[in-house]
Amino acid sequence: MQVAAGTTTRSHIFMSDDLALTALAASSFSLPELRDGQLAGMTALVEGRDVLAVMPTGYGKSATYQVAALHLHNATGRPAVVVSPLIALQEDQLDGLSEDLGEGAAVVVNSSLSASEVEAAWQAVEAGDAVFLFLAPEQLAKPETVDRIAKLDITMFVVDEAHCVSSWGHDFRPDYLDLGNVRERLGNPPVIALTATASPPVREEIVQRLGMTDPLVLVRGFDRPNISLDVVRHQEDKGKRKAVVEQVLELARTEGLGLLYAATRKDTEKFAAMLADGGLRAEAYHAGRADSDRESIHERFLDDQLDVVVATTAFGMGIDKPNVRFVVHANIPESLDAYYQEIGRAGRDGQPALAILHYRAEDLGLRKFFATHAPDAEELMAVLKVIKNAGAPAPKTALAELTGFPARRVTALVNQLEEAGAVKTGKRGTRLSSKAKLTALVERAVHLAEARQRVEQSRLTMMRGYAETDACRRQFLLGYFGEDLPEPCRNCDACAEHPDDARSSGVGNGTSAAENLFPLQSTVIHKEWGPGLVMRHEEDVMTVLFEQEGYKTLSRTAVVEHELLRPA
DNA sequence: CGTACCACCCCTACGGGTGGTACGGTGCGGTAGT
Repeated sequence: MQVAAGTTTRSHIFMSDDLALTALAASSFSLPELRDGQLAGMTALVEGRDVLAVMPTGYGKSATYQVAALHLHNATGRPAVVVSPLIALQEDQLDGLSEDLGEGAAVVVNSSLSASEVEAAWQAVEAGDAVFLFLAPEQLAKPETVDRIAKLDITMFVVDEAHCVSSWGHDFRPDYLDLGNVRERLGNPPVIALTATASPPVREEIVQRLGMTDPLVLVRGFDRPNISLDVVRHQEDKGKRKAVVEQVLELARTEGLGLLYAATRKDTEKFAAMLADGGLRAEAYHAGRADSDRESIHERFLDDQLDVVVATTAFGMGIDKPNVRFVVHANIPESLDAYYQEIGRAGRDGQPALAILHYRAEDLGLRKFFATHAPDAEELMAVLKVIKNAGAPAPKTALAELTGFPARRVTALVNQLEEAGAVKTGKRGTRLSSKAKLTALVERAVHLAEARQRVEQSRLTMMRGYAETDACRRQFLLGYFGEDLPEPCRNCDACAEHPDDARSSGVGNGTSAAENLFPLQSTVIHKEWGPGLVMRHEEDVMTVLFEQEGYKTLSRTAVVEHELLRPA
């Protein structure tokens, strides 16, 4: 298989990495010009440095690792491993790479393939033919898979949609949290983590979970000024539903096509039916629909054959459609990370687009429910006892058998124990790594789980803060992501209401004593709550993100008068 | 935590209120049975 024009492979050894990578991007990926973030990422990877790339879809995150991996494959014949959360996404990537580099440049290993297809994929990688091996984290839960990859001496470990580590790892897909261990067992190849959104704590968690050391953090293209931001507040559920339907009917008529996000499957069906009654081509999309329906809805939407897709959170990852004109939310999402990800699907062509959130305080209840997973001390103890009694490293399959818990539950529990420093997982299995009493270890794990819950709840509180703020919403949003927007945006409902007002979330009011002492993004320490990061200053209050407690707002006057904080 | 839905009540024919309860999102992998 040909992966690159022969001239580039021969000549690049005489060029600097930058030139070689630029040339390779042009010749093999038809990318005549690289953006600065892309080139910086590629160069770092080629030099063996870890990279965290926070860039919107369409910026060219994938090209960053693809060019670097091809460059290294040309030089060494060794492949790169790409962890990707959805099989559909893996297939899209495979198609793209086949187009650029030829059939066979990338292979996948997942449950949709037959045993012989899987074996063929492995052999293509082992023979040095394939440059990329794609798989889901669940595949890496199998020791034999990790062993087989370890022998490949891979050039890099790519984690795509890396926010899944944080948002799915704790319970939904626990194998995400084990990727750091997997990386270690692969001999610590360089890691590149890619995501379109991640607030500072999520970035921190990705870096920590994947065991990244001194990563190059690239944050690019965060502000999307062409998307207007709007919140509509409601008292009654009935009135909200009516307003949502009327608005989407109107937007579809005046603006073009778009997305409507709802919280439950049933609501997507109801809204889709009402919109269809109103004459729109609308479909409900959620995980309960047949795969074939989901595929056809997706395709028809991309092909402009639908006006609106009414969806749960199931719809979106990997969707790159330029002309989405609006994203309406009928319910508040669980966090600003999720919200920004979802509205980021609007206006990719750079033309004006709308993001509208319909907000009712009662809707927070459902999100609280979804975010509540009380830690189970009894189950933690059961697993811990089995590990202790085993006396030797115990593989996950043995733990599942001995405790009677499903394998994924075991993974989640072991993750929690590992976090608490109670156990350590190596190549042969999990073993006890502390001499403390088992009850004390379980207690520590429970405390950590509770701290995580507090942080999750505080993220919801920040989402609520966005919905309820009177100040510039974009400043609020970007501040949450650690970006400073010096002036109000003039493209949100708050700015529209106070057109001549210089009011804003943190500037323009004359800086106060608190702001001088504790500037944005500086690290502070609170007596009770420990270390934190200053996220936001307003007239009366400042918001600090504490590692253990999550987001807290403090009175600026009290902070100064009672010396509540000190610089770290 | 909030809502939808059901059975039931009230007291005489229908509809409105109440109390209990079930339900709510995201996907991998592998297995059972055609």
